[in-house]
Amino acid sequence: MGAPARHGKKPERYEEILAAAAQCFSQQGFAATSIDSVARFLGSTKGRVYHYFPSKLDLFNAVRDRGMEHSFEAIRPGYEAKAPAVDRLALMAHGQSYAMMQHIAYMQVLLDGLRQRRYGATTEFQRSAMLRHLEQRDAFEARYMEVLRAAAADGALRIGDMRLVSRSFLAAVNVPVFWYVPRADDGPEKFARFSDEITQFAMQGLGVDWTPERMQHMHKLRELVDA
Amino acid sequence: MGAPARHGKKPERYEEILAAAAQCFSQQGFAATSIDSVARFLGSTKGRVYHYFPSKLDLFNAVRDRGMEHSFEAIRPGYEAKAPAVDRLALMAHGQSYAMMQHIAYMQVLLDGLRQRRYGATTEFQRSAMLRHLEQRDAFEARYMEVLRAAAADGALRIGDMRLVSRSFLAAVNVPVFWYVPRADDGPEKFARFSDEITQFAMQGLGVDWTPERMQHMHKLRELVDA
DNA sequence: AAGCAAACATACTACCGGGTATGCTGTCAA
DNA sequence: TTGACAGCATACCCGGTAGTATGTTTGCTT
Repeated sequence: MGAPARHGKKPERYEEILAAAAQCFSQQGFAATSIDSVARFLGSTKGRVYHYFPSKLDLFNAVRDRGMEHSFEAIRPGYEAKAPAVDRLALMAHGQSYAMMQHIAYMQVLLDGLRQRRYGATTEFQRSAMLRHLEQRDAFEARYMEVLRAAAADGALRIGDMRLVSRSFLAAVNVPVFWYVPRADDGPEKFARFSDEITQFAMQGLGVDWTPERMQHMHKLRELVDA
Repeated sequence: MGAPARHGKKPERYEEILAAAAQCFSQQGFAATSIDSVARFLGSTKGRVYHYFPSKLDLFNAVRDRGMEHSFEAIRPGYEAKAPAVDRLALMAHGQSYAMMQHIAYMQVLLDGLRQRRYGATTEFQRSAMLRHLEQRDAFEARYMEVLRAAAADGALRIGDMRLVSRSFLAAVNVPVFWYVPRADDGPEKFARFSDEITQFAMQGLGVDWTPERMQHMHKLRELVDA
């Protein structure tokens, strides 16, 4: 079942295929992407792909899972930081919008997958994979909700409809998914600049007066967490 | 070529098919939606669909165009209002987020279509339709940019990267696309409540202190424009 | 009532794409 | 050296789908 475990020798191949699939799925969507096109992207044939992944859906799920891992990893520094909830929230937002550009293909697939409503046609096994993913998504949102609630409890911000505001916040943070196209000369500086701007918008959206000083403070906090 | 014009007698059929297609495309995406499934949705067969639309792509484009029309119509009251730019902007945001829920299926298709990158495989005719749509999208964004710039000129808000901020604003306004699922008992009150919340988030994101009084004022302005 | 076209339904074709079965080649252990 | 298996490529099968060709019915005109 678990394809990756058995191929201890050549995990690079696995990664290559995963990356190629992320590219194809993100550009054309699940249905429009053929296994052949993924193989062509790699300069190989179906045989290779099917050697590492049992089916198209498994390949897609692997890409999606990878995207999820990137997401969780992106917000972890902020989530685990010992700091006021508002600052943790900003750090989470910054990390996620940054990761959004860094792993754009995986993230686009991730968002795509969420809008897929599959019913009867899918087998029970496929449904379980879908449910597992939805659970992960909920867990992810729950982390935001948790820190949001804490910030509200601190009196740092006022919130009307919790669910609605948290989703607006998340959407604002995810925004690079829609317009970001990777360039060869893109680097950490550009990502950081964009993430700053996005973080500012999102925090202000919550009603927080997010001054340049607080942004600075957040970046210092990040350095502390990294070390 | 223009299918709708020739069927002056039975435009309801045309609309039925369009609505059914919007449902299917929004739930399953372009590639995964078959003409047969659209027909089944209508309780008919392919013959009916192909009688009104020359091809699947034409049907899709028709749905997308309709979504565009809804979008332009939604922001028109705000765009054309004689009022300070900030208030016009808020009215545009409110109108669009409202329309987002009102015409959810069309809007989801609209957003989907924007992420489709088709290259070589498509014919020249199809490419032209794509380009036309991209132009419309640019024109739409341009209206927001125009009012945003005017508001900034008024000193009502400060903006860093114009393009980035306008896109964050738009994303915040489009947010219902991701989570809104229509219920039978949904009505104007619910839409308005949600739109209020979204508008508040978006305006605050720009750095505007969007008080309840200003929101009230905006609604009064809306009534004036409607009359 | 007769003719004709709109408004479909049905039957069929051609092709594409997921999945599989099979074949080929290098490598490594015994 | 010789299996044996990973790591693919190639060839093939078959279900699903866009598009078409051909009925068939309904309504409207003359």
